[in-house]
Amino acid sequence: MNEHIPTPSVHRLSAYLRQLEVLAAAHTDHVSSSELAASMNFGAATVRRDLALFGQFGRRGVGYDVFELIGALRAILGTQRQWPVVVIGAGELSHALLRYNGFRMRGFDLLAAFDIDPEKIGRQLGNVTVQPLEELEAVIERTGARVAILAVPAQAAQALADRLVAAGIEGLLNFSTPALVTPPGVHVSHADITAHLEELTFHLSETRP
Amino acid sequence: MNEHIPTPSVHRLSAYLRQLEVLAAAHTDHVSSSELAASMNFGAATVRRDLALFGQFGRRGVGYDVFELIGALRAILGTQRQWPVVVIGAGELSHALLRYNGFRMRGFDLLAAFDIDPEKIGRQLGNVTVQPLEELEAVIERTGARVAILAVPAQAAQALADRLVAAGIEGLLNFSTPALVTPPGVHVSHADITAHLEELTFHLSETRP
DNA sequence: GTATGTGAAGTTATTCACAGCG
DNA sequence: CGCTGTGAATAACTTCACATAC
Repeated sequence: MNEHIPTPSVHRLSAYLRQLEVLAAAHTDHVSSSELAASMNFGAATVRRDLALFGQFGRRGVGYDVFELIGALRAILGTQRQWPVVVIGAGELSHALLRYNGFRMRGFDLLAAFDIDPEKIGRQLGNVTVQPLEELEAVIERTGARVAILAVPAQAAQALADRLVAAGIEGLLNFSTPALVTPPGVHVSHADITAHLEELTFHLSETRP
Repeated sequence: MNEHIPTPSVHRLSAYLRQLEVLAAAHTDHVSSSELAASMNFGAATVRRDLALFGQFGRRGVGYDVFELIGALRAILGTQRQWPVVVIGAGELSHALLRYNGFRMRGFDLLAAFDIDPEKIGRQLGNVTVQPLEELEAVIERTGARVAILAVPAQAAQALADRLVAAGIEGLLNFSTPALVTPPGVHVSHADITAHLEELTFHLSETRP
């Protein structure tokens, strides 16, 4: 199977899963590639090709079973199990992430938050209490967390990334600076909300400056 | 100039800008394409090619002037001016966005927030007071906002998107369901934090399930 | 009839490699 | 001499179009 999966395909798999969750909530039990594609910005062939990278999930003449496909996508993305995740930095964004319930039901358990600021340590964010950074390694060890969310100021990011990697973290969701160097085998996904806004204004400026 | 710009290039421009902001804060005045590329995950040729799409910003044998390039990128992305932005939904995420100071200095003025929940109306989030949805059209009209952030539950998203478009919004940063239909000419950028985590676990599952 | 899965074709984006310039 | 800017080559991704299965 997995010869090599294009990154855009992986991102679309998440979009399919999100949309299937909505369909499931609305008790829709079947969906065709064109229905799934229509509401998003890609073609039906792209949907079929993406899924075909991992196997055969549809029935010809019918389409895809919503629940079956949700299960298949979770298996592909690895989220049928629950992943322990640590959050570094206890700012506003971390606050929002820790209070969001959607992660748990999608396979992510944000079970600890850390900060260097004594002012923030001890605060309750959602279900977790902010801990001092000193505890980081012990918590990662104890929980077996392989994924971390890095939401700290740019100047602190690289040192903390190094520390996380040293502690065994292999996947890093990075809300800090885009320049983050990690050893091979460590995966980094860079999230930048400003970049999304800039994408919009880029296009808006093209048409009317 | 702008024949057609690849979407991946637009996203990278934002990444360059973020990194240049860091360099500027550290009083670095020059940077070469390879230095800029090294810290991120793309090659030097990609950096040069992306910039060359818009003009000639570097000096051969020297590299790019950090401040000049920041200015050029802002001009390209349209963020030398300030953009009024309205936020729809006053949940935790909106809370975090409205309290984040980085937007203002990057050209985005989150100047109003709306919710349908009477419980939330009147609350102070950062600099803005949550307003009832009824005010939406008037505020968009008054402020001239062309960009909106949609952070509401999936089932409410499409109706609100329609309403925003009717009120004159042309750029939509969408934190809700990926299935959002908008008329041509309206740009949608879909942000999904769960998708970033899934990207990580996808790769982690490949190597060690 | 209808919708999948997939070779083949087409399109788009990245990388190479070097001429050109400071 | 170093680094940009860019044609040319390569690689990656998407779309077409249809045989195949239900």
